Amino acid sequence: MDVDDGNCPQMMNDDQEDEMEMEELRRGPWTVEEDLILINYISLHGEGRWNSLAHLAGLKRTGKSCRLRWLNYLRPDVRRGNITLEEQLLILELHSRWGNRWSKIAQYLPGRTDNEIKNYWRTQVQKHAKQLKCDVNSKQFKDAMQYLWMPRLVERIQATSATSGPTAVASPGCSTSTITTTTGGGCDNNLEPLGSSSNWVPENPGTRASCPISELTDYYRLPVTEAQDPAGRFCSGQGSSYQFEQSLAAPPEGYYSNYGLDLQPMDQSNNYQYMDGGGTSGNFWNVEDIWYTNHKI
DNA sequence: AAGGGGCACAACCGCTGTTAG
DNA sequence: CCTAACAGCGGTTGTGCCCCT
Repeated sequence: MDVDDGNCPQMMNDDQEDEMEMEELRRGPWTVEEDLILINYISLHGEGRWNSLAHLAGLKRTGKSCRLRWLNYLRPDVRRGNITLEEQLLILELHSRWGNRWSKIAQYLPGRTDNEIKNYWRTQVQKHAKQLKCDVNSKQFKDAMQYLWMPRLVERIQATSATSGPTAVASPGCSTSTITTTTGGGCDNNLEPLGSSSNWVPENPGTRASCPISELTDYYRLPVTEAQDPAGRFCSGQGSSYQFEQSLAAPPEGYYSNYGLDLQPMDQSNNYQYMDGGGTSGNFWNVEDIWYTNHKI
């Protein structure tokens, strides 16, 4: 139930009219004044009981609207700005496990909201799926994401960290990992965002989990020791029945690679176009990739 | 300079699970 | 145990901005 029905008076006096007016709910963009009211109220009384909060604060908004505004925008720990390469990689990885479980994914991206991640997915990922002329949920696209997109992100992250030092989102205390990975979106995950034994989880409950991005990047850049596919792109075992599962700390020999791609990620003169560093739009796939994806996967 | 298209993001909607009375 | 209210989630839409033609 989103909106209070309010009264339906047959005859109204002035007080009742005022009351009716009070019950009129505002919609649409929040004003600065409304933001301030909400911030001040929450700073004094805390979160919770959103419907009564909205009423007591004098906001002509639904509780849901207040909650959403607070969680997605006004909350002090909300990070704003471009999705970093590391965050992109983590989103892809986690989405391959959990699908559209945005809130769950958001728990691993400190300061990012489910709404933001959802928007990123819709604009960026679905755009690439469209470029490849396949559905985001298709195995074709998932494979392309896993074997083309994610490795390239890793390449870029590695290149970036090599030139500019540690990245903003670190992975403290992640010497080993319990993460397992399965292709094609299937997932037996050992990850729990808060309060589990996973190394992804911060020491102090109540804070958001830091993400083991450095481990992910290590994972995706392991040397190839054996057969890639004829095109030199995928590791052995690639195919409809191909599955792998291993620890991040001890990946299987020959798993990955730069996937055999002749990557020159930082060379601005080459023909590859990557997601740009700021996480904004860009033509990620090159013609060869699209051809390959459509014919081989 | 103007218009159109695409993109990013904020906000709403509807459904479901949870909780309190 | 039942029911209504609430909280949370995922899907969808609306809107403003930017870029290209």
